[in-house]
Amino acid sequence: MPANNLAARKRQATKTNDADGNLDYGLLTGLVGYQLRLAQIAVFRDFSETLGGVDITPGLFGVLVVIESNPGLKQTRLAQAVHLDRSSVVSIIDNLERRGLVERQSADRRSNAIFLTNQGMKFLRKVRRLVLAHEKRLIEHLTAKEHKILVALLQKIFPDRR
Amino acid sequence: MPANNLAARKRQATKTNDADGNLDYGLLTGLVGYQLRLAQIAVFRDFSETLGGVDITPGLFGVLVVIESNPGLKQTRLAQAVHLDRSSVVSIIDNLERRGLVERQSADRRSNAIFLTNQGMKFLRKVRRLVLAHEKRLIEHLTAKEHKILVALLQKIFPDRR
DNA sequence: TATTGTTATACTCTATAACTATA
DNA sequence: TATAGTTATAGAGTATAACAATA
Repeated sequence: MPANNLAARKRQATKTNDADGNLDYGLLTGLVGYQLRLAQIAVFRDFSETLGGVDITPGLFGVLVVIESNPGLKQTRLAQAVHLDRSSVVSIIDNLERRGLVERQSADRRSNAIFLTNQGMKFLRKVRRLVLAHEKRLIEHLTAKEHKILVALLQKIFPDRR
Repeated sequence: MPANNLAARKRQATKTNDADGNLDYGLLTGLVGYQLRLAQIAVFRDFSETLGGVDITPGLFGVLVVIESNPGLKQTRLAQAVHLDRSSVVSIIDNLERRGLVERQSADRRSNAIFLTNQGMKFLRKVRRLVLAHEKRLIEHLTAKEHKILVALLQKIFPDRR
């Protein structure tokens, strides 16, 4: 039975597909969920380009900033902050500690307080400069007002978290 | 030397960390890049909840809609559309074909035209209803006007792409 | 020669479950 | 008992490189 519709489908295909190869995105274009997805892809690509030489990702950058802004926080708290399982945070801290950017200091004997090392602070200063350049490029087609509105609207999408 | 700063850091820690455990997100709060990341996480969670029983992800949904809207498109074209490598599309189509949702029809002898099967269309109708419910929940704190503005601003972030 | 699809492979990110040592 | 961190493990998602068949 599916074969029966083939001819009809091919007709529709040539009708729907522009000569220049532009595609139809159907209802996707109007979906916030989909536009977020696309924006995220664009952001990630530009981030990688801007931060080219530096071994960092948006996620790791967020972790470093949260540690910087909350020195001594515990791993579990950090996990909540960045929406990860605490087991996932272990390898992230392992990584950052191996690179000399953060350090675990035992708080009790079962929990760790996490701090940026001096090297980590220095690293973060450099990375922050690049991230801000990246951010600037992200919003280069927005006015200051639009930028403000965009951030506010994004925050409205998930009012319970922070 | 890092140990020298420990006491100072701990003092700062108690100062910075609210008693109720609220964290400081530093400059992250104002970054479009970071807010997009958070929004994306929220979207993905709600998507999974809404689509609970159904074996689908935002990415796969996008693929199905693009195929529906452009019946007969080639795999390479599809890859460009959803910003994936053509090798990645192979396993995606393998998956969807195994489930009887799409079919490869040879166009030449080296390229495939991709179509939704009848079952795929039926599946997509069901999924689309759920995705729209999900989308509705996403924007429930936005007015219609805000919604429109948000989509427009998101599109402005990557004017070259689609 | 260039393109299409494919395979083999490997890497990143993340979660789950089970464990240990503490509190 | 409950909690913090850890380990082992597995799965999803993706890319890169090399290849065969075809244009």
